Amino acid sequence: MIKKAAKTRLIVICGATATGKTAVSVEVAKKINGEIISCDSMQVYKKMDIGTAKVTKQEMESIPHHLIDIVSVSESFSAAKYKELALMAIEEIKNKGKEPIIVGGTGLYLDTLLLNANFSTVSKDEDLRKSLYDLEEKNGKGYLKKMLAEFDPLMADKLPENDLVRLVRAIEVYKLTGITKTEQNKRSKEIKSDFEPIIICLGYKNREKLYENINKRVDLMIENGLVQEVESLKNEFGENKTALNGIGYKEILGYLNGEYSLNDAINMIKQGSRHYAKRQITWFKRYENATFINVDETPDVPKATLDILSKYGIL
RNA sequence: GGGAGAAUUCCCGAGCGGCCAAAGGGGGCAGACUGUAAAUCUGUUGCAUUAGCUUCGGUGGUCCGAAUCCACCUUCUCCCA
Repeated sequence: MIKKAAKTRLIVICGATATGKTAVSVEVAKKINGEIISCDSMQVYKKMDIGTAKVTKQEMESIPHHLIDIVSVSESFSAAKYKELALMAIEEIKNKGKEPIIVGGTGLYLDTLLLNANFSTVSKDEDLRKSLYDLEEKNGKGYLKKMLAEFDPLMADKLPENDLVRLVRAIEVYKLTGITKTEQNKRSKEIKSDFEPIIICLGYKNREKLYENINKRVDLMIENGLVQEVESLKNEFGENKTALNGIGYKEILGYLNGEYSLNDAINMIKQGSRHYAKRQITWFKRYENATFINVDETPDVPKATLDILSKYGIL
């Protein structure tokens, strides 16, 4: 296969939670002299191991993994930060003459690399955000949407009045930079990516099987001590950190606070994980030039993955 | 054994004579997504997809007309024994 030489090829293994990305990626890395760059918004946090199903030392089989355990729960992280660090890691691995492999399920972070999303230069402004939320609260539903419409009608039009997260960010960007969110997005899209990704997406043909798998995995997390993990994070960092908003963490926190039983918490985690997987599937479906592997009907997934890679001239 | 009540669409749960294929929530399905993303938000959900057809435990009634009223049957819950 002939590639455009101008772009750098980049191997990506993505897929919903519980599809076996970790194991496959390690196998592949061993075969192609690769190193793994995680693309997971929760595994970046230290001490969040069980609930994020983080790769263990043994599972790594001495394949280097990047962007795991890089920030404390007390720090804030972002897609923009991820992009920056991932680019550095890619560079570093390439310089060693090895093959970087992006592995993970956080769609936004992936896009950040693959589309070269160029985020607004402004980071979040907590005070501004809080005051905007207060305004909506005081003046009623739709207030922020109307406010945004005054200077960025295009964006306001796209966002439902309930999508406060995006409404607030759109207003924030404008207030802090004088540039409209619409304009900001447009500029970002004009910059093309330097990468030519080879995307392999793992999934299940049979959705029920995926869901069963997720359920089992949650039970295993509990057996492995999720409750204790959350408890110690709570003691160390308090419970209002963004990181502890992750699935498995927020539910256990509720249980620890006596809001409901452990069993209820477990069911909530399963439910939340299934919903999450569904969202991931929706996201990855958009990757039109990705190759999809149905894990539940492929006997040897690592081999199937390598076969695909060899078609692209790797190996 | 006697008494009171309940059975609604995948689940929970409104409806209590027409405006009901039936509120609302959950779940399912589908979608969005550019510095919180494991977050946040949207649509859809009896079948046929026009007309129309079949639903509200079962059977039979009343009525122009019933998920809603009556009778009996079945199952369940609660109370007194």
